[in-house]
Amino acid sequence: MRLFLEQGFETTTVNQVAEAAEVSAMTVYRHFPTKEHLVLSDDYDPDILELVRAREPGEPLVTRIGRALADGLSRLSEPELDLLLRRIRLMLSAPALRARLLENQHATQAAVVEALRGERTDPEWEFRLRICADACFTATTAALIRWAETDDAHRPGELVHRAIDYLAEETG
Amino acid sequence: MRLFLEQGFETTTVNQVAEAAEVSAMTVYRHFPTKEHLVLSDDYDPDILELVRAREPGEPLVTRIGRALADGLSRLSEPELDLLLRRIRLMLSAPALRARLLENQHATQAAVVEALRGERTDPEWEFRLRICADACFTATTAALIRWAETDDAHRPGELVHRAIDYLAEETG
DNA sequence: CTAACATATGTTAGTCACTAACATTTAGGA
DNA sequence: TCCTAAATGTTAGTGACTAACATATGTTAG
Repeated sequence: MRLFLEQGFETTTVNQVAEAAEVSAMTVYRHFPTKEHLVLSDDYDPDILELVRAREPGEPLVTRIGRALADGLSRLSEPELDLLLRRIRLMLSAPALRARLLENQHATQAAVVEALRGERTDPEWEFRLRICADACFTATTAALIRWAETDDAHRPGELVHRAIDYLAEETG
Repeated sequence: MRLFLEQGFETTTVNQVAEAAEVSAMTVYRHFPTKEHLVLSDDYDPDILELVRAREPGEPLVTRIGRALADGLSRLSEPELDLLLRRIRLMLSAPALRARLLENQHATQAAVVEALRGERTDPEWEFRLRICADACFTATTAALIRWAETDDAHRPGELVHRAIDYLAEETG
């Protein structure tokens, strides 16, 4: 992270990272499958799943997933937010990272869909879940990007909250 | 496309593509910035923009963008759908392609946001536009993926239509 | 018809992410 | 202390992509 922030993601080679960590390049690849994973690996998934499960099953899906994501962000501590902010800024700076970010999102989303599938296994319900999870996750991403781009004192959780509201307002 | 479909995307080298096209590898790179662009470049953007602009300005944003996308798909001819289907199947087969697909989407989305910005330039309106465009585009992608995965006789336009409906139903 | 110029293409050599195969070290238990 | 398994290192390679320079090809002016 230090090297990437100092000299940029693309201009930093894996060898440099390896040297800085005092290991060989090969060792880096054994711990992180790609260079992008050095930035992107996190472990928010379990918390997100718990928050989604904890909400009322009767709620509309978008509300349920969206509010869970917003609450999860609101619960992060100041240093956690700092790290998140730096990671997001980095992601925005490199196309390769932006691309992988969305792949990551997809994995978390799959877990959420899995958690909400319940007994219903028909493809139509699966489809509906995917649509709603997609909308919530992209709304969250958009909110985080706005948070990272502006120097406002916005709290990310509140931005996500608002994003979900907009979705409700702009739906016929 | 032929080579990629025959032997897979990752196992086909750019050199092979160049040979098949009877040019040098360098020439390939001058026409397509990356290997992924060989599959991903399309020119649907102008049509999408026109369809979005053509709809009632009074409509909720999700309806407006979502229906425009659904209509655009409904309007494609049989051979165009065939090509689209093959491209989507290919994208689903290679992680690198999946990632870039989302980058592509982002570009089209930016154009839609641009088109709908109008006179309002405040960041809050921009934010709202992004949220809605995101939701519609990911819903479309989910619909296309479902279309490509199942061998049902579903029409993609109709699937997108239904996806947008789900979004409306699951919103509080 | 040709000279001049721009544009498209080819060639070569290089960087860097990533992989495979094998060698070496390190750590922990019998 | 020996043995085994896991972690790390080394080397050599592949393949996407870039930079620099050379060549061809087409286009317009004289």
